[in-house]
Amino acid sequence: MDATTAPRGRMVKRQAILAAAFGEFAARGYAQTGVDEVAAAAGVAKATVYNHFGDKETLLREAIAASAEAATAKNLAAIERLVDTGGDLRPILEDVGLRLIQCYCDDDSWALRRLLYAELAHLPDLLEIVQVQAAERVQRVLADRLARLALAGHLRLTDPDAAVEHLSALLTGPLEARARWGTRRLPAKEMRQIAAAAIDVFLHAYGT
Amino acid sequence: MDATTAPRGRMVKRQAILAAAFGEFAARGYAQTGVDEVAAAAGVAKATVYNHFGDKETLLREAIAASAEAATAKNLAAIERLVDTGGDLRPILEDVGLRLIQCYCDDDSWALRRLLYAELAHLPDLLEIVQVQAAERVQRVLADRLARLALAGHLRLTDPDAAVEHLSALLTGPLEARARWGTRRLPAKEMRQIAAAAIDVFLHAYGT
DNA sequence: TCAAAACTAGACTGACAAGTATAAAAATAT
DNA sequence: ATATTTTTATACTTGTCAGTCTAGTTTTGA
Repeated sequence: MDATTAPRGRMVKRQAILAAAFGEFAARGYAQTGVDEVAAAAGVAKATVYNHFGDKETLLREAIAASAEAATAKNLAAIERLVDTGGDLRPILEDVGLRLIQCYCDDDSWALRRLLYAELAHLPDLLEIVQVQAAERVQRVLADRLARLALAGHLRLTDPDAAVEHLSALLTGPLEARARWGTRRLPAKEMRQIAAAAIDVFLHAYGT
Repeated sequence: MDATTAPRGRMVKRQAILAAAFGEFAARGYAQTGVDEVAAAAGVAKATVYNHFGDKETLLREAIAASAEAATAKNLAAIERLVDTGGDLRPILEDVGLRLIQCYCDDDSWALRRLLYAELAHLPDLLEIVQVQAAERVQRVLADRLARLALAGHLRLTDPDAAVEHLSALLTGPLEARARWGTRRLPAKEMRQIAAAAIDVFLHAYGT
C-alpha cells in the first residue's frame, strides 16, 4: 500500500483525505472534529477514511507528518538561497530571513504548530516526527551554510549551532506576539522590517 | 460572589477547583478531561464545580486567566531586579535573563502555552486575556527598564520595544527546541549558558 | 440555636461521535 | 469479459461525557 505499489487513483484520495483532515483539525481542533466532517471535506465516504487510516488517531499522525514534510521542504528551499556571492552578506541574509519568516507565517505553518502543541501532551511521539524529521534537519542545513560563510571569512563565529539558534530566535521570536499566534496576518512591510532588524542584531554579534 | 464578599471557605474551594482544572487540562487536554475528573482532583463534588463556574468552558477560561496572572507576576518579579547598580551591566542582565528563562521553563508556564495554543482556534478570546493582560504588560515593563538604562548611558538603543523583542527572542527562542516543547527538563547549567549567550549577542547589538 | 446557603453522592438524560456492518455500485486489473 | 478491489450510502452499536436532578448532610452567619 505504499506510494509506489498502490494504484494511482487510490493515492489521489489518500492525499485528499490527508489535506482535508489537516485543514479541519487545524480549524476546529482534533477533538472537536468528527471523522464524518473530514470525509465530507475530502469528498469521500467515511468508510474510505477508515479503509485508508484505520482510526482517527492514525489519521492525525499522518496528516501532521505530511504537513511537517511540506513545511520542511519550504524552509530548505529558503535556506538554499544563502550562498556566498562575493558581495555584501547583509542583503542576502535579509532576503533569506524574510523568506524564513514567510514560511513561519504561512497559515499551514501556524496550524501545524497549534496542532502539535495541542496534542503533544497526549501523543508525545508526535515530537519525534516533527522535531527530528523537520526542525533539526532545517537547523542542521542552516548551520552548515553559516559554517561555510564563516570559513570564507564573512562571519565571525565558533559554534554554528549557537549562531543558528540565535538567528532563528531573532527572526521568529517577534512573530508570535505580532501575528497574535497565527490569528493575525502580517503585512509584507512588517515582515521586511522584522527581518532587517533581526539581521542587524545578528551581524552585530556575528559579522566581521 | 467576588473575592471580597464571598464567604472565605467558598474561595478556598474555588481556588482548589481552578488549580485542579488547570492541572488536569494541561496533563490530558481540555477535550480529553471530564468535569468529573477535575472535581475528583479538587476533592470536590461535580455539582460544586457547576455551582461555581456554570459550565466547562467557563472553567477553562478562568483557569487559564488565573494561571496567566500567576505567570505574569513571576515575570514581573524577575524584571524587578533589572536596576542600575553603577557597576557592570552584563552580570545583571545575565541574572535577569536566567530568571526569565526559569519562568518560561516552569511546568505551569509550558502547560499554559500548550493550552493556549490548543484552544486558540476554537476560543479566540483567550488571546485577549493572555496577550493583553500578561504578555504585553511584561513587555512594557521590561521596555521601561531598558529605556532607563539607555538614558543613563548603559545601553545604546533608540527603540526600547524593538530591544525587548530581541532580548526576549534571544532568551526564549532556544528553549522551545532544547526543552522539547516542555517535555524535557533543562538542567540549571544549560539555562545559564543560554542566558549568557543571549546576553552576549544582545550586548553586541545594544551595549555601549 | 436555627435558618439559609453550600456541599455531597449518586443516579439519570440526552447528545454526540468513533467505529462497524451491509449490500450495492464503481473502478481496476488481468 | 470478468474477477477483484475499492468506494459509497446508510443504518446501527456502543461508549463517553456535559449537564441536571434529588435528597440528604455540612457549614456558615446572625
